[in-house]
Amino acid sequence: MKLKRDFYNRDGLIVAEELLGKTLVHITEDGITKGKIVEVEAYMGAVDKAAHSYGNLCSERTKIQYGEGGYAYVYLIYGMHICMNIVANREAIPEAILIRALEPLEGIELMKKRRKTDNVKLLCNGPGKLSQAMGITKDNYGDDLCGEALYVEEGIAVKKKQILKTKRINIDYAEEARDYLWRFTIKDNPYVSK
DNA sequence: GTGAAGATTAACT
DNA sequence: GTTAATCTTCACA
Repeated sequence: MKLKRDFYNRDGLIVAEELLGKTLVHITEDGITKGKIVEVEAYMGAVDKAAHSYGNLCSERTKIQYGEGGYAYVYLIYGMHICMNIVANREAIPEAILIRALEPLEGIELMKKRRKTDNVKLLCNGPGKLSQAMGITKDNYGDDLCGEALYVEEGIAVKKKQILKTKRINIDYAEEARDYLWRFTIKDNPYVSK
């Protein structure tokens, strides 16, 4: 069951938490890949110094966040890695959820081929890695997650007790925003990044 | 047009 | 724990 627009048109922190346990699906010419979302981070543009859209900055890169929720925000980081985000909330509110780790479910052989490794635990345990394993590129920027090729479907229910809230990673430059508990993970899942 | 920095990863010591 | 790889995006001139 594919998630509808209503799911994404809510507060970014709610969307982030509820995305845990859902399944990310990407259908390409090479085949289908699916992964359970086990780790995410929320980036809340208006108040978040770590966000690209901090202070409601609207640029060529961030403008997709100003539309309604349910679109893909994809960007290149450090010149060599792709990160995939899901835009949340309504028009004019720039919020995005960074997908940090997946548990591979389908198309594992295809993921191994793309990642050039046979270790399943290393296929998707980081933002750059899962993008490579899922075949996501800059061309997916702005893709509609209510469309046919790239979307999120209903997964297993995650109990509140299984959700861990921690500080985000690799944003030391963001001053007080470093301490916000906006990283959500599924407790004890072996596929969460290190 | 030029320059600095980064929501990471893998390979080091 | 530290560092190189590597290039788009953004700010400023």
